[in-house]
Amino acid sequence: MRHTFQKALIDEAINALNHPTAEDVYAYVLKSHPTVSKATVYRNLAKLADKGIILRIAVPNGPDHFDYQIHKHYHFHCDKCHQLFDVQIPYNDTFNQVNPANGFTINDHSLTFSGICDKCHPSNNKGKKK
Amino acid sequence: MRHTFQKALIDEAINALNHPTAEDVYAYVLKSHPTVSKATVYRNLAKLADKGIILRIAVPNGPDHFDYQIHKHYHFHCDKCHQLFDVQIPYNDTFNQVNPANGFTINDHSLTFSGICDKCHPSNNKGKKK
DNA sequence: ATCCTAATTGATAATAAATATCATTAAGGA
DNA sequence: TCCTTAATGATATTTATTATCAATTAGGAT
Repeated sequence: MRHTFQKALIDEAINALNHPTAEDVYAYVLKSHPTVSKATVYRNLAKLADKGIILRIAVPNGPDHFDYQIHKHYHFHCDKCHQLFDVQIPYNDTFNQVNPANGFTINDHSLTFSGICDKCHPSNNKGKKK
Repeated sequence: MRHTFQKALIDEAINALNHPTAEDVYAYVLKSHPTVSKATVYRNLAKLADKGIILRIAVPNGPDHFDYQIHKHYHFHCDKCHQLFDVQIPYNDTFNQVNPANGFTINDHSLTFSGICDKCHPSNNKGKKK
């Protein structure tokens, strides 16, 4: 994998942003380097995810999100604003020893909680100032 | 929610098929009733999922899948053929008591294993006869 | 330092998945 | 049977992602 400044930028974006989507990364990259192509962003994210360097997180009703994989961890998905948050419970390695059926091999598992985040609670009006 | 024969058909499809995508359901419905619109399929699946009658399952690199929710359970996603399978381990209600952060409310969680299914294992040549 | 070549990129077309629009139809209570 | 409104079919549109391809460039070989 060759080193390009586009890749470095995409790396930077994933670190700077919180569980960004491909479009989030693209928007971030554009701010400093408006000539970088959207295709390059998608391509690099896909390649990094294939290599396991970053994690691709699918959510219902929305585009995939990406996250750095320093250590394996779980997520919370807000059903209202569709943001992702880290959840601080330990990664359960024993799940990967589960035998779903004969001949199946588990490589990993993902545990994602869903509900409403603090900002989206009706009782809360953060970010809802008129 | 009014009862229509289109809804009944979509119900039937979800029961007859194994974790179908919207397109799978559409294809099934078309066989017996070619006049049913794709929009109707998407609309009904979305409504059923919103009501919690069926489950919408997001997978990386693929369209959402749907599944009946007689009881809550977990899934295995084959990274190769992108099929979903049920996993027979008990649903862990205590996960829903996890506190991700102040002001967050968990409604549910999804646990999805990933790896390679029996049919897709290189050592296996089911369905790969030339 | 220069050359070479294959990986990478930018621009854009194409595809896939899902939603929106809107006139028409039909469920089901009055 | 009438009436209201949810639901539908057809289709356009939007969103998300991948494919194409000529031009560029990273980085090892010379």
